[in-house]
Amino acid sequence: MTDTHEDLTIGQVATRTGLSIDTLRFYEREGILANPVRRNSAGRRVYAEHHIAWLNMCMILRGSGMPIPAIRHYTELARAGEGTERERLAILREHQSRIAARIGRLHECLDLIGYKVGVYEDYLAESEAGTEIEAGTETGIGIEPAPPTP
Amino acid sequence: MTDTHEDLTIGQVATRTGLSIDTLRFYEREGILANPVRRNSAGRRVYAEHHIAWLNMCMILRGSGMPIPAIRHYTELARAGEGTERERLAILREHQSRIAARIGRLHECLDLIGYKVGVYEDYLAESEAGTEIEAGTETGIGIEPAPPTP
DNA sequence: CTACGAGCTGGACTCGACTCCAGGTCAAGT
DNA sequence: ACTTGACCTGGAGTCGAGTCCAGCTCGTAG
Repeated sequence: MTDTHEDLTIGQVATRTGLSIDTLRFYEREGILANPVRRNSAGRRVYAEHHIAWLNMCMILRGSGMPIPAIRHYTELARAGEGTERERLAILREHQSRIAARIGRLHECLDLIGYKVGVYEDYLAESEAGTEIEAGTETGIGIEPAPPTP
Repeated sequence: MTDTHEDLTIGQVATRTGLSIDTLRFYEREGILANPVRRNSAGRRVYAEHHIAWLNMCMILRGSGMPIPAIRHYTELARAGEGTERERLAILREHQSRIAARIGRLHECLDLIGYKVGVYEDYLAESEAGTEIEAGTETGIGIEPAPPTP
């Protein structure tokens, strides 16, 4: 069997994943670890490499905005094993498209803000060049974002 | 003056911005409206077009992850008027790069998930083609995400 | 032996961003 | 005169995702 015989303490897992110890316990309670965390004789958690791998996956999902209940669902399917692959794939695909949509929206925001930045730059360049902007002139700076066309 | 003489009720602003009435009041309390909302004789809020414009900007900032305190700060600068343009520009530029970073991270996630999707697709394609995958074979599906290289 | 550091548990707390509610006001319609 | 519907206020509640804490247990090092 694949026995990369190296048990990990929760502290080690924390430093290796970047998650806090509290978060690791929290995730376990939330049931988003595919297979259970063993305990040693003293009742302490004993992790293995595959936990790290799984946690990395979870971090990717979380980091891309998947809520914990959804991750739990995915995890449950993974735990159930054979026969759930289709549904797992569907979940990932859906999440993929949500991320894509998110990225799209962020790009829109970026464009708008980029426009606004341009307005400010122009304004500052001009006022710097001595061209005093007379009061009352609509610079588009005060209030409106005045988007390009959307 | 630019007097698009059309007063708006909070309800109209809500439908036009897509924000809820509660959220509009909340935003006002939070001080993220550049200029004050007038009240009519009955104490009701009277908005104008520029409020809509400003709210659109706020929605862009919120939607791209700027927290309310930061928006408040930006708003305060805008309210202060002349002389704060440089700082406002700086804020927008910083936010721009945070969005860019965010997009970058999302792309990474997308890649990893795309990889995982590929793994599942291959697996399903094979098992569909009758190639029964024998138990114990490491498909990379159960637990690991097994990223391409990173 | 005892002090220390790392873990354990259950439960409370925080934070951000809303969202909801009770109880009240007002203007217009029937 | 009354009912509606839209709005008002102050304050409480919710939700998601952690984060923190008190009080306890180990195993080891001095």
